[in-house]
Amino acid sequence: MNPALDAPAAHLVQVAVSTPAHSAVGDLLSYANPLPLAPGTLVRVPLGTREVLGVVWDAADAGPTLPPGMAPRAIAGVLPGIAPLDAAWRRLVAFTARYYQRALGEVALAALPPQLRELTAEQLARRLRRPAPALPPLPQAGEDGGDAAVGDIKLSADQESVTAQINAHPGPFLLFGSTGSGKTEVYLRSVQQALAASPTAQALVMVPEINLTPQLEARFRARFAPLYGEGAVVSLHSGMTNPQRLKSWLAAHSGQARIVLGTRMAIFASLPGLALIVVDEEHDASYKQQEGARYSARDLALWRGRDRGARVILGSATPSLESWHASSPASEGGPGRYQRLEMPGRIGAAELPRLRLIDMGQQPRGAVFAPPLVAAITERVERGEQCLVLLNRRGFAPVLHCHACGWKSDCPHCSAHQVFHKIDRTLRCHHCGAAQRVPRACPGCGNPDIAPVGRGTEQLEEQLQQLLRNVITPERRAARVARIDADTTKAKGALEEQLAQVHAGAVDVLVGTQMVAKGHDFRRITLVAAVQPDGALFSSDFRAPERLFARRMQAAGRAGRDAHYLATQQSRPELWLQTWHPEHAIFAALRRHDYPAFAAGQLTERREAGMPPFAHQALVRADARTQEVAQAFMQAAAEAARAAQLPGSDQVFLFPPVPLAVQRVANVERAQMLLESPNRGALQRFLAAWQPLLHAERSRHKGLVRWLVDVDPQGI
DNA sequence: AGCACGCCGACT
DNA sequence: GTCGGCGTGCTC
Repeated sequence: MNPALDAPAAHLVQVAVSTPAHSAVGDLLSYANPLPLAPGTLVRVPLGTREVLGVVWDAADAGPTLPPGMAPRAIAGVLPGIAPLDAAWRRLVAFTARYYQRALGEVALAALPPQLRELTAEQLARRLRRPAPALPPLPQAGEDGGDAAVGDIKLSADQESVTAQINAHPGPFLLFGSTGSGKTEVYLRSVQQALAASPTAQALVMVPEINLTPQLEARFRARFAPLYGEGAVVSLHSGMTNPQRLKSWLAAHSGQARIVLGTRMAIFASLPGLALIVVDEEHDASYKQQEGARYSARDLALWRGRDRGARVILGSATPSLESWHASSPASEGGPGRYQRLEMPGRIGAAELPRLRLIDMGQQPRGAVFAPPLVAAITERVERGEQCLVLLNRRGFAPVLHCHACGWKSDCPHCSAHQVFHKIDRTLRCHHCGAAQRVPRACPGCGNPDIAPVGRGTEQLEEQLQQLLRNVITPERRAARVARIDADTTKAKGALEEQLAQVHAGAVDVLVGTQMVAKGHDFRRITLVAAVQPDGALFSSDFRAPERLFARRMQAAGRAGRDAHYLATQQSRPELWLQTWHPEHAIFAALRRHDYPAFAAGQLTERREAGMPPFAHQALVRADARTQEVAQAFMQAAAEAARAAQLPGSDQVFLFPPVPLAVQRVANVERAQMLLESPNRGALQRFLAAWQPLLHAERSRHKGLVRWLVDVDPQGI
């Protein structure tokens, strides 16, 4: 009799599994295995009637162990061929879960490629054995992507100096450089240096939008594939298929990929050799995840860099006020936590666009386009230059209105209007997706004369076509107007195709939403116009001015990026803004392209008002069948917190619950409650202690659909 | 979150 | 007689 064979599975192993956010089940579950397993090992474990993926976690992190009298179940198997996730990755996941108030297992499993959950051991083994499939054809680098061999590229003086400073200091860095100043080249150099320093070094480069990854990948591939091979550069974003994502993830995890490019989700890539993280357009709201664990990939990049000793470069032409403040030098009384690096000039002496402000109070009533703007567009089209007209509203008009009875095209399920899409004669709710055909007559009173109110991109396109119908380009053809927004780019590859049309010069005036203002290089565009920019001017959201400024600067950045092209043209690049409030202070700063002055003003206001970055916020949101239930839930939770004298509560201020701006979506009422504290730690302690009270409160409120905590919310 | 179990209405 | 509605409860 062999005692070793008879012995029960002797080792208790702590495993993180995807338990629901606020379930009673603990973060880590105990399983039995004949042998101890290294932390980070991927395993399949039984959970209830299912078998799920889990990550072996450090025993030291285990909270309460198995409930008394409960026998552990056995681990079903170890995922073969995948090295355990390293301690740095586990620390990142654990921090994220703690900071954003989510279950550890939920964050850990969400951070892994979805396909790992689905594949059986045999499928996975086959996947790992399979030789690397032929790579897709190299995407064409953008028009500016003339990425020759490294040595051939001459850096500007700004780029030289900034690159040298990145080498000489540990960071983190805030690279403050206007559009067209050549930030990407600085990223390329920094990555190159980081990779050259060690054969196992890896770099992570993040951009805010999926749309921006192809051109980024093209540039990085052109630069680094010759040095490290085609497999050295991989992408990670949600636009990829699950098999593609798994492939990239495995390449990063194994160290075979040296550079990972991606959107916010890439922050959780397993990168055992991580030496550098770049966060491009760091101010962009897309870095904040808006479901599940509501993490900020930018903030996690800073944490991960510090934890790992990796350099972090945040880049922006209009940094977030948080980053700007953090990088204000100690010599000026700032915190000096990040090192600020400035690249003021555009490459090749390309000029920054001039601001042309149109006072709509002085224009003919009801005009969509002020006559001087139409004249300016006409002039440029006649010279063969391109114009870009931006409006952040899809469809033809945001609402239909009956003047006889006052009926409006309200969405039956949401507290919002249904948007009129003329192109297919539909009314569509942009919140819940409900769509219907446009009624022939007013549903309220039968009046056949129902009118669109306000304008969207479809209408701008139509009006411009009308206004420019007699305009002839130098090639002696009629002016062409095209529109790019979420409606025209639904099909896969549609955006690329439409952008190619613009680049090819087949379009003279491009109408679009903010999506075309982000990152895409348009060489021949010399005029950008935002025709209805006042929306955010008097918004109740304290971040609205910051976003408005960033958007306008971004818009301006689309005009006149190409010095060579400009040199051949008569016009200098211009940004036209139509406004009813030309006296607003934001325009003075925009006119001078003076982000530092704008930021200084905003930071003064924020400091006086005790708002971020001088205070820390969290939001509790509740969705319920009625607004009363949603608010009552939070009210009760707030009272429970007060009664319990939670840790940190003396430094945390709870505002009363209020309805969201769009109060009802898809027949669910939404409310939120703001928490504010001058002390991040106090807020964290409070939230952690509050979690069980919130959870307990849930069952007492019938009609509550869901609730969640959003730490460092993006908008309030 | 899944996924069971559990107890009441219109159909092969 | 069953299929199926979603209410409640559990998962090492």
